[in-house]
Order: sequence, then C-alpha cells, then structure tokens
Amino acid sequence: MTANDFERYNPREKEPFWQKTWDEKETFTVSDEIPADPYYVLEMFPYPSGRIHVGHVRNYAMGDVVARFQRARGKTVLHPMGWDAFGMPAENAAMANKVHPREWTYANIAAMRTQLQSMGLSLDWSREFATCDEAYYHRQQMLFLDFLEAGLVTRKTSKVNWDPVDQTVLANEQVIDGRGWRSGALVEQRELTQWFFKISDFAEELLEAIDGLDNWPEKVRLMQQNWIGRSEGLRMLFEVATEQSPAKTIEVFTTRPDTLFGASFIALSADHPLAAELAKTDPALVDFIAECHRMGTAAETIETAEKKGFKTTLEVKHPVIEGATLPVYVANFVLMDYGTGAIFGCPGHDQRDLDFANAYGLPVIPVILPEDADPKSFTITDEAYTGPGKVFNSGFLDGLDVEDAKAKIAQTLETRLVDGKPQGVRQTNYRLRDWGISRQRYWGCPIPVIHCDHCGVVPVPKDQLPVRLPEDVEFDTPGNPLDRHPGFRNTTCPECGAEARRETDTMDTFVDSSWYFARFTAPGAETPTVPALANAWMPVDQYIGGIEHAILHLLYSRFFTRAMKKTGHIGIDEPFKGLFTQGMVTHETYKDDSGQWLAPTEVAIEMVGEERVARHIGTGKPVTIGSVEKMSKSKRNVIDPEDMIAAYGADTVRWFVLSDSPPERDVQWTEAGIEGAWRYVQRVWRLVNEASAVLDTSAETLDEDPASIEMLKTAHKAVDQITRDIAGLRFNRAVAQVYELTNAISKFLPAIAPAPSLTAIKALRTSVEFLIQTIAPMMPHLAESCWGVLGHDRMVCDTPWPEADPRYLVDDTVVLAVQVNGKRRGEISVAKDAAGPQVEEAALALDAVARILDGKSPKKVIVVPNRIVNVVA
RNA sequence: GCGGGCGUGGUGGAAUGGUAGACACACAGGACUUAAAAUCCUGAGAGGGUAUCCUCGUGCGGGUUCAAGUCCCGCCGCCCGCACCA
Repeated sequence: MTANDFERYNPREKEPFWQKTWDEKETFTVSDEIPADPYYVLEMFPYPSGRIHVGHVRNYAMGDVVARFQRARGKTVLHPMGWDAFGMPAENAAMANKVHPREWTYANIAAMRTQLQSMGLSLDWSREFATCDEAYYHRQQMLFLDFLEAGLVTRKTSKVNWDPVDQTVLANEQVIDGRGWRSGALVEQRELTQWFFKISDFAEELLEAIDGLDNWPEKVRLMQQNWIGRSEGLRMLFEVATEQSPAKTIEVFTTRPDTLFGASFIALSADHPLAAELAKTDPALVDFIAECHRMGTAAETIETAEKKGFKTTLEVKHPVIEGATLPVYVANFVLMDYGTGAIFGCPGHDQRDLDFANAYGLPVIPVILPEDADPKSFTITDEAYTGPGKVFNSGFLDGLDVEDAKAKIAQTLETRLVDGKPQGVRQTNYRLRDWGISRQRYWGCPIPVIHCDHCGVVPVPKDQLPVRLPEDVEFDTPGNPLDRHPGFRNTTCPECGAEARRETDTMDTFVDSSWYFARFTAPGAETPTVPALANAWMPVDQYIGGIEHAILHLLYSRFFTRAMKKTGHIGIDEPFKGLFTQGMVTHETYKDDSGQWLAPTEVAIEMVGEERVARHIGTGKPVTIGSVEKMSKSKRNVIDPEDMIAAYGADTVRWFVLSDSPPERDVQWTEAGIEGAWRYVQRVWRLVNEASAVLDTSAETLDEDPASIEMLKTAHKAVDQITRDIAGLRFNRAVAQVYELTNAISKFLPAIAPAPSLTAIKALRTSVEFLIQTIAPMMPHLAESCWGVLGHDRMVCDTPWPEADPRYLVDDTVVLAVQVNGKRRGEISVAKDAAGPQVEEAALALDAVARILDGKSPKKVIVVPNRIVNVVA
C-alpha cells in the first residue's frame, strides 16, 4: 500500500458532519447548574457588520483553542457568543438604503452567525443574545435605574460636535478635517446637558486594583494607569492685581509648583467662567472664544491645534516674587475639565507653555538645572527641560531638588491666606473624567427617565420597563428620530400624572458591552444577572480581544462590574482575570482613479520589474496602492474568509491564522501560506492512515530499540512544550512544535513499517495519538476524523489532554557551544551536569580553540552548566 | 501633541543575557510520472574560498558585559489609543 491509496481528506464532507454531531450531542452546551470546575473563555463579541473578516477568524480561532484545551483538561467550559448590536452603522445604513436598523442588524447577525458556525467553534449557542434584543436592553435599563438610585449616575453639561447645517450631533469619526462628513459644514462645539456614570469616584480604586491584574499584559496595565492619570499637585490661588476685575483670585492646579519662580503667564480655558465674564465687556475676547469653539471636541484635535491665546486686561500678583505680576491669557490648549480650568505657564519646563511663550514673546526663565549644566550659561530656546535637577533662579527654593522644592513651596503657600483662604492646598488629581453616556441617536438603549416640569427628572418605574424603541421611525432627516417622535416623546409623569417628556437620548454602546459577559452566565434571567451563577462563573478566566480596546472598553467594564456589585447584581470587582490582546489584522488599501476605495477582491496585482502595479479586475483601469491599515469597512480593505473556508475548509484556515504570527503582534494579511496549511492537513490525514495500517499489524518481538525510545522522547517533549505554549497562548510556537513532532513521526514510520516490534508499535501509537490530541484544539474536525481512524469510539474533544511523562523529558548528554571571545568556534558533547573543569578541558581540547589560543593559556574560561562555554583569550 | 507598542533572511517568524535564523511559506535542483498535480530527497542570511573555513550580519548611532536580537542612552520608521467608531 502506498500513500496514494488513501482518499484525500475532504473537509467539505467531514466538517459539516462533525459540526452536526457536536450540535446534536450538545457537546458544548453548559447547564444552568452551578459548575463544579468552571473555566470561562470569552472573545470580545463582534459588531454585526454583516460579514466576518479575518480579524474575527483570528480572534475566535484563538479563543476556541483555549476553550477546547481547557475542556480537554477537565474544566467545565463556558464559551458563549453574542452581538454588540447597537450603534451608528445601522442608522447610517437606514439613511443610505431605507432599511430599518432592526431589520438590517438582525439580517447581519444571521449572516455572520452562519459564517461563524462554519468555523466549527466550540460555542454554547444556546446562550446567544444581541444587545439590541429587547430582553437585553430591558435588563440594562434596570441596571441604569439601580445605578441612579445608588448615586452612581449624574447629569451635567458637556461638549459635543455640532453640525450647524445638519443640525445634529456628530461623533468624532464623523468630523473630518474640522467639517461634518455629510454636510461639509465647519463643526462647532456645543454644550448639552447629558447623563454620566460617575466613574471618577472610582479612580483611585480602579488604579490600585491594576496591581492585582497579574494575568493582564503589562502594556495594558500601563495604558490604564496613564489613562486614569493620578497626579499629586497643588491647587493655588493667584491674587488679581488689576483693580477692574470680576474676580479677586484665579485658582490654578499645577503638578509642578517647584517651577513657580519660572512662571511667566496665567492661562484660562476658553470655557472658564472668568473668561466668559471678561468677554461681556470685550468683543474681541468674544470672537476669540468663538474661534476656540469652532473646532471638534476630540482631544487630538485640540492638542495638535496651533497654540493660541488672547491677552486679557487682567494681571495677577506673583505669589513669591515681590512686586512682580503675570499677564492673564485665555488659551485654546487649556482644558476646562481638568484641574481648575486654569494654569500658570512655566515655559522653561513644559513644552506647551514654551510653544505658547515663544509665540507671544513671553519670558522663558529656567528654574531647574540639569545635573551637568552651568547655571550661568543654561538657556532654553525650543525645547523645554522636563528632567530632574536642582532648583535655581528661585529664591528660597534654590539648591533643592525637584521633589523637595515641591514640598517646600506647598508648605509655604498652605500657611498663607489669600482672600481668607489658604493660598495653596495639596490635591490629588485624576485625568479620568466621568463617563458621558448620552447619545442623541435612535439605535441604542433608551435611557429610562422622564422629564416633568413639576417633579424634575423622574425614573421610569421598574414595572413600566422596558422603554421600547418605537418601530415607526424615519431617517429622512439628520438628527435623532426619537426626538421628533411624538408617540415616544410625549408621556405622563409617573409621579404627578402631568404631561411630561420622555428622555430621547439613548445610551453609549460601551454600556452594552460593559456587562454582557455577566449576562452570559444567565442569559434568560428576568433580572440582569443571577448572582449565584454570575459569581460561580466570573471573573472571565481568559478574555481575548483586540489591543484597540485596551483602555475604554476594559476600563468601563471594570467600573461597571463594581457598580453592579454595589447594586447587588454580582459579588466581584474585576470582570477579567486573564486578558490577552491580539494584534490587528491589517491590509493594503486601494483607490481607483476617481478616489473611491476598492476591495482587495476587485484588484489584480502584478509585478512590473521591481514594482507592484495594481489594476481594477473589471475595468482594467489603474489602481493606486495605498497604506497598510487596520481592516475596516469604511476603507474596504477587509478580507472575507468565506471563500477561503469554502475552498480549504475551516481547519486549514484556523491552522493558517494560528500558525504564523505571534498572536499579540499585528499581521499584514496575505494568503501566501494557505496552500502550505492545506497540504499539512492532507499530510496528517495520510500519516494517520499509514500509521493505522502499521498499528494493525501483529508483532511479536519486543526490542528496546533506540529509535523507538527516541520517538517516545520526541513525542513527550512535544506534548510538554505544546501544553505550555497553548496555556501561554503562544499558538505559533505550539504549531512549530506540532510540525517537529509530525516530521519525527514521518521519519520513524517508514523506518519501522516493514517489520515493527511491539515497542515500535507502542511508540508509534503514542506519538500519533499525541499528535492528534494536540492538534485537536486547532483543527478539531480533522482531529475527530483521524481519531476515528485510530480506532476510538469516543470523540477526541471528550478525551482528556495527554500528559507528558517526565522520564522522557531529560537527556543524558548535552551539546554545548564553545565560544572564544564570544564567537562560536565549535561545540562539545558532554554528560548532562558535567563538572566545570571537565567541560573546560573538553572545550580547550578543540582544534579551533587551540588554534586561536596559539599556545597561550586563556585569561579566563566561563562555563555556564548545560549551556555554553566561553574562552576569554 | 500626549500615552502605549513594534522593527530579525525573499516572506511569516524562533531564540530563560549564552550556538541568531528553530518551524513554516516561497524559491531552486533532483527522484517518481508519457506529462502535470500530489509526494519524497537535497540546497539556501550576505560576501569570499575547491574545501576544512574566514569576514560581516537582528532599523540607525553609542554604551554595559566574558557574552547583547535580548539590558541602558539617543535617534529613525511603522502601528494602536486619545473619552460620540466599535
């Protein structure tokens, strides 16, 4: 019998078969009982854009490996799937295609569910829900009311991007170069009263708890720390020196009070009440403030804008330099919602202040001296000095280092009174702001409150929930259809019965995704959660998703879990015990000659000499190859894996996406290599069939042949390594190990096949079974098929994970590299744990070493046991 | 602008401070075949040499160390996030 006598493995037949089998046996369904040995694996649920892309495949393939692996290790695994289904694209589709957001969304979900199911994921589909399901947003409204009652919710004003032509609020991504994406109008900032979750009350707690998240990537913990942005500083009063002034003092917050002697101006936010007060008598200031408001609200926009200021008529007294005054500006780079909305500018030691001072001709006085600098000649021109050093040019602070100077100036100002108050108060500040959840949109969870002229803001009584989204809405005009829907908007006050107005804002979709993981533990419950079940399953043992969610989604979820604990819905603080952030899948972008984005499937690329040239497949017209970016629908650079799955099967595609790149790294998508994955699938199938034929032969001899021992060693070492790699989510390394095991079996099998001994057959069975068991989490359908060929009745997914026998993991001899002056010159084979002098002797005996030493004795010989020898000549 | 990350052959990548390039893809040569596909074998970082070998080499420039892809300092390039994209 030869290789060609076996039929090829046909995924088109086998994959649906196994999927149906798992489904019928409810293999991956978990009961509503309290689990004994729970393991909760969750991948970030997708937005139902309509089609999955390779980024999803990568994400869900990884999660599935973890789920199947933990299941094989005996855990009761919860591995659910749902849909992050509210959000803007559905409304955009409604406007563009006259299709209702609900219809569009559920059709997309159906299409994506089919695609996901073709991947053969070990999901418990019985727990599936979408956040736009009435049942889900009903419970979310319950949570909102509980949070409101617990004092976790507040109302205040904040700024939005306003499109003056479309008369609507724009998301940051809808503002392009300062203009509304649809109307092209210059965007303005506008204040609205909105709902907020008081996440800033939890700033310290959220910050401290980061220390306990030891199964999170260090980079994410750092990003969250920086985002919360705890800083210790001084709130201080500057006395206004100008007689005609609406205020006697200006309060600033600074983290660098040590640089006070270097202060050369005061800057107020354009939204500062004092700026508004001054503007009443100064038309030019009105214009300046208006100019500041003529831009978007995104931090990036504000911070990259050119630094601009307006000099007011006010001056303040310098607190520590007798007789000196500082001018007061209104400036576009000072944020009202951080600190007090006013700063003192020290150009020498803050880059923004320096840029501002250089633009307006303000003095730059260095007051911190770097270690080796000369105080007489040290000057600052274009680059502020923010490092450590000794304070100088600073009167009584001279000679102190930065920290001591901060303490001393704080002490001084604390004891002084200005306008009856201490001039300085030490204060801990956080960058983290409250979470604004109001959205002026239709396709979101309605905020369940009613506005009454007599009673104020009245929560909708729980027995009147859910507040449903009305079906009969129009998207012909921009703006929120709920706001112009009389049937929805007009209601009566639950308290006094008078005519009242329903809140027409809906919730930020981040709210939806801040507790879905808890809902999965009891997806049908009348209450938001069943605390006993939530507590049994949670926290999520392994959460997997894109690095782009490192801050907002994860931080909001951490807050939400605490808020749910306060309101009795769950008993834990942290939702995600283990976090893994996968890298982005990127692809080239393409544009045709009219500037329209083209999908990769519409483009043909060929090599003309050294250059890659792209043409439109249909029209043959030239295509511009653009930059490589994260796959997104708007730039059309997404790759739909459906064709690939149809052509090669899910296993090949899963194997392919897992095999090459380290999972945390971004990958530039290319199909190069899929053929190799496909061939590997066939190779495993062939190998198992060939092995199976040998396993069926009867043997009598029981030779302890070295080849079989070697085979067993290789197999056990592979299992050991693969187990550790999968547990550590290093899938690409696990794959490499699997290849090595496969290569070893491929050599071993033909060697023993003609006359196998009992030992050889045993070694072969162990090796091949280890191979199939270790590929099972990655290529589950192929593994089940092979497992059957090997004569098993029980499915491999129900079979316990193999254990490596420690006896096979050790070697008697080791090969050591021998270096001379750090350069490799040869190698020696010595007994494991051989004594230093022996190793040294063997190393010096090498020809190459002797030649370089040229008769001289070495200065030093470094022997690192079982690793390396370095001869220092 | 601020915060975080990444950078290794033709390609994806591997490497507790200890033999750089495991494993795979692509490629080339060979075997099998009427032929192709599939499969199997062999080769390969770059440069030099018949060969044993030698020199260079992990984005760039310095440094620490017996030893640096790995640690430190300074750059460059790319990617992610920046609170209304999800």
